[in-house]
Amino acid sequence: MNDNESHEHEHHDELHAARRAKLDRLIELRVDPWGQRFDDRSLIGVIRQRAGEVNYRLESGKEIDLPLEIDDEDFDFRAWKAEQGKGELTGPDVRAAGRIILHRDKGKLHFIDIEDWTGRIQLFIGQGQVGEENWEIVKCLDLGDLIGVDGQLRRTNTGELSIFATKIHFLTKTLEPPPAKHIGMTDPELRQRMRYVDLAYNEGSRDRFLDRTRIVQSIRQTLDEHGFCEIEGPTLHTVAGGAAAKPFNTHHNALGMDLFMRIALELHLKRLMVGGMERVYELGRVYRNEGISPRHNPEFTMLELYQAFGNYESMMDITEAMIANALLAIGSGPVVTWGEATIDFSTPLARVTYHDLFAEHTGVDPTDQGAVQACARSLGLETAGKHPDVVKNELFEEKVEDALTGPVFVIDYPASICPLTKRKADQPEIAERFELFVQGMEIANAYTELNDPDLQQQLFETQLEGIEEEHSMARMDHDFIRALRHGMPPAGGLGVGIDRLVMLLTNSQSIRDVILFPLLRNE
RNA sequence: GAGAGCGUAGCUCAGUCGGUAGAGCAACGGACUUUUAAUCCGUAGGUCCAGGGUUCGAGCCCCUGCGCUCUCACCA
Repeated sequence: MNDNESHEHEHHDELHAARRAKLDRLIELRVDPWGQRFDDRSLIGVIRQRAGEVNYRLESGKEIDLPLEIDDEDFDFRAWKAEQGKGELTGPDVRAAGRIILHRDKGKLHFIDIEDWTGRIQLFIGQGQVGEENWEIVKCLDLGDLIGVDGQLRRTNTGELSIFATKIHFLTKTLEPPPAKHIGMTDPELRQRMRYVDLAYNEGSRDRFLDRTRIVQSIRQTLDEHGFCEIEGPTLHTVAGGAAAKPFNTHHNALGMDLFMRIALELHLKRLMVGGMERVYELGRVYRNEGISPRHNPEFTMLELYQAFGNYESMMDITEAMIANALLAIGSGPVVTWGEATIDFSTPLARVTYHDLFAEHTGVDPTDQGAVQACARSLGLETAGKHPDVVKNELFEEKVEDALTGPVFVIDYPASICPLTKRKADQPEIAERFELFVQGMEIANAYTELNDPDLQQQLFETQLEGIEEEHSMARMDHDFIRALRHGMPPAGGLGVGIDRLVMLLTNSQSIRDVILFPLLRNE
């Protein structure tokens, strides 16, 4: 269907026709259906906080505070007023604006619930109270329209806090009908494709994304407090390094140069440490040309930070601080629910070695190469032509990672699978690396950074047997090696999957619930 | 990539054995000045995902395709 046909179709649809008719009627009434600047409105959340200013004024002139139980479900406000004697409610004049979410038409009296991004409030709109000119506008209102209102904040006979309207300001006509009230739009594809509808009408959607913003702001604040500076590195790379993933390819025409969208932030941040930026981070998008799943989106948000003169233990401390502050930022305690699970982020988080977890979950001593190979083969894993540590790690992923409900820092990885990590001084076969696992998901990955240029070059040149080049993290970057030769301080470095962290903190089971516009097939 | 499920009104969903296409909400008309997913009376609204097949007859059965969801695989 082309645009003209679909446009035509909308006009023939009676739902749309009814809205168009009201649009025309507004124009007839000389009301701008698309609204104008609307100054001095208060946020509904702020207006609701003024509920305490609503009083009951007796005929004697005496003003009585409303009872504290007034918002209780079963409180009988009519009876309470009768007990006090004759009087009337008074409250402050307020101005609000929002989208019409519910509309109860009682003839010469309409109850309209409007919502802005801080909350929802009921409007009491009586024909006699607003006057004929406004009443003509009220007759043109549809669910989804944006309106402003002036009125007095009071309560109805049932105790509901309401704005008793004196004037309606039409702000924007909605030509599309909203999804079913209280059910909303449930089809996950439509929610992502039409995120504006999801945000506008689905309960909790906007709050979840606002929580994401609060978490990200909190992380920046935590890092600023620890003396880090935020930078913006290149997203177009000539070498897609710093991680093991297939990149997106692109091309610069004027330079005649093939480029990759970045798959990690690591190597440029380390170059900055060579340049004396001692505590540096980037929080930004990376791109991986791989599968899509509830835990994977082709573009996602990564935080990487590097701290000169630190190590991977410093990174554990800062990870704990970031999570604790992020929880505070969204008004949550350290214990959160995630689906069926409960996650306790109380610090310090558990720290267990790769070695111990391997032994615990496989029943095999990870230093016994023969036993590891036998165990792998018994699970049907291919072992021929693979480096022993590759086999060991495949076994680890198979048997251990999914079982890690966490939160747990898995520490001290086999060095051979960590080409960017410093080895333990007294145990060269162990790399000073941790990964933070929660609910079987890798949330963070950190190293004591390798800063020996000769060893780094050697590790880039050595492809581990059993790992194909495109799956290897060891991807030669000559300029990076040159940078290391100029001296990078010993340092700790940390990467955090922001989307997955937000999933855990907002009780979201899919990464698509925390990414505003996840990648979708063409419509 | 494999398997399972789903696709019906603007939205959320029923649809029995293969026999006239259904409900709630939304919309439209009417009643109601303190409602709370308001209520009540009435009206209208359909390319049953697409194409093919079986059949006297297909929303339903069969085949193909498209799309979505879930699980698995992939993604250290």
